[in-house]
Amino acid sequence: MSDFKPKFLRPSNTVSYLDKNESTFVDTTTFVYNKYVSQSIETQRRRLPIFDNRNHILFLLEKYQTLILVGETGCGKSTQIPQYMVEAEWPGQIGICEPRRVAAISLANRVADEIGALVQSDSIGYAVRFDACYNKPKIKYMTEGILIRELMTDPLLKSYSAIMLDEVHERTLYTDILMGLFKKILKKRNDLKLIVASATLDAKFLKDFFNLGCQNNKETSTILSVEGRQFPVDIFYLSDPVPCYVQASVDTALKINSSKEPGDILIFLTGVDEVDRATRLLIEHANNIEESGQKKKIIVYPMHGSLPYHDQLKVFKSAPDNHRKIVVATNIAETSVTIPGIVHIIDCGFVKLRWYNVETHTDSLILLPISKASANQRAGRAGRLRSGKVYRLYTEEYFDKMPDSTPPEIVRTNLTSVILLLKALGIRNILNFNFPNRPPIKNLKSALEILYALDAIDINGELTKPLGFNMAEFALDPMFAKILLNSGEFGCSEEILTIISILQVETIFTKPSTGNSVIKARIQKRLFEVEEGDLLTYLNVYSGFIQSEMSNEFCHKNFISYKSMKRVLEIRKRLEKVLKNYGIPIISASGSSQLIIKCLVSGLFPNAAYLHYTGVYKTIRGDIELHINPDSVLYTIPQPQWVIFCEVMHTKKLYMKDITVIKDEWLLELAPHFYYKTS
DNA sequence: GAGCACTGC
Repeated sequence: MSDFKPKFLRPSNTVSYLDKNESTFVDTTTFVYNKYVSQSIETQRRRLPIFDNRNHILFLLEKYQTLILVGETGCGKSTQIPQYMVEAEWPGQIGICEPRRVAAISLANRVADEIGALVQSDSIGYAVRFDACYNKPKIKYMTEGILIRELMTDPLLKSYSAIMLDEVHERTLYTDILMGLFKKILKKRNDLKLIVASATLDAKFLKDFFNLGCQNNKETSTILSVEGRQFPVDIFYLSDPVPCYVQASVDTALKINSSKEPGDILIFLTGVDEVDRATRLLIEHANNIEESGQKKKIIVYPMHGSLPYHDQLKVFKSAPDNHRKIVVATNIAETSVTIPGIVHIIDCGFVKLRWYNVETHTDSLILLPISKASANQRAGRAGRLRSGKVYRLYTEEYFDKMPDSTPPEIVRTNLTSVILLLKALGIRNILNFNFPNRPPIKNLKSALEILYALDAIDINGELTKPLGFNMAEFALDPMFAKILLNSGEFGCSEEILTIISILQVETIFTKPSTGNSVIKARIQKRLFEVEEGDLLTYLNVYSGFIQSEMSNEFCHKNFISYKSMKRVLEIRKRLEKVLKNYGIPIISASGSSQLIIKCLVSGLFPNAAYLHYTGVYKTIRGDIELHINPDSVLYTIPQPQWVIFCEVMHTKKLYMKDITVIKDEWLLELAPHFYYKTS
């Protein structure tokens, strides 16, 4: 490892590791082998680092309204604090908000085990979309979105005596919205306690944010740090920058492999392309190793979000005897997926982030250096079973220049849904809302303009009745909500329900990446394709699926994801229920694609483009140059003159996704307030 | 000829 110089992330822990008990540490996505299975649960709970702080935490919760809890993953905060509060006979419910579904569910199951109760009982339960508890459990784990939805009917959260916001350092969109809302709620409910759990050292910022500075000059928030159960991780930096981090990551992995160090390797790269390249290079070497009969064999797995579920599961298996596992992953492995047994981390130092560009109304996927917090989070993926090592493919000087934290999602996203939500929650003046980090004014303004064009708010910025209120109910992009609400009048609500539901899942097609099946998948897809575009093609897939009586076989034969289709059915059922509640008739267009498309235009009209004589598409608002995504059914047929699209993503070019062919006069007919004809 | 990662009654 001559290119690297070692540096310690933190001084070695002074605690003896012999007593460490991995089992008590709840992993959100994987299970962990419990080698202390014979120990009583009570003993296991007492071993957690947080146990020493039990009484202090309860004391601080009496004294302060908000407790900022800094603790690394695995210190037990998410599972233990709610139990401490129940043991101390706190009244009402204790709610814990997680950014991910799996986390909410697995934490609830873990606590149910510990207290010897059934999950979804009166003492412990969880609520995530499409899988909710119907009682009011004493301890309730939920996703952030669920609590926000609960706020719509119970603005002061009267049934709760305490809420814990977990993983706040991730600063998801909903975390920031909840933080802003809580600042208001805490003022009105002096008896409600808030625990803000974060893994990074942004505690001072959080404490100041939640200090309401009430009477008697007494602060209302305080900080407590809890030691984690992490083993030390040695950090190595490059002494000189490398020209290509993909190649460097492969070289480093092979160097680790030829060294004496045991343990699996996790490589962080930025995208599918890089992951595939590195995987290919490593597999070539793996074959060489096999042929030369060397001892140090490796087994390589790619890991990213668009990999079929079945392939994703492979990375959790432990390597065969005499093999070392190397996982090449995107950022999915930073928070969403925990791979057991990792000892070595290779960190390229970059990430792809979605960033909304308000000038062009498009999302960009941009390559950025990661933050220090992110680099440490990646490093922390090693050192969970024994001490680990992280190889950073950048210099120490470079690390020092990295930003402390990644910009929160709320400052880099399209805000139309957020503002509709806040308005529905009674926040009249969005500019005065207590965002922990204020999104750019331009983004707020642009979102208000779109909501006004959709008739969700009036000229004074007030939510319209009933349209605006009804739109907020859906938890959909406001454009889609509008389309759904119009679909009764257009006489095509059956079809619109299907289309919108399909647009809520990432993709309904499975995409084989290698072999004959790549061609086969394309041929099968052709069977569903229509010249009207992607959305009506989806409609055909859905009809086929229903006609097959929702058979797994139909999906398999046609390269359609059964898992996605099942979810589409769930979402569709939910949306249909909301529509029926509003008295909107559920009727079919009986084959008239024109009705369906006009209904789509009635909400998607801001996303219209025309074919310029130069052969590229241009938006009408803003004259932005757009291209058809190669995934679209319109990619291979003659280019239509006018289209609407659901999304634009800037990667190599600006690509429109989910495109539908329209007639230009429909824009004038259905959105006369938005478009007018020159000449 | 192309795809960071989550989520919602």
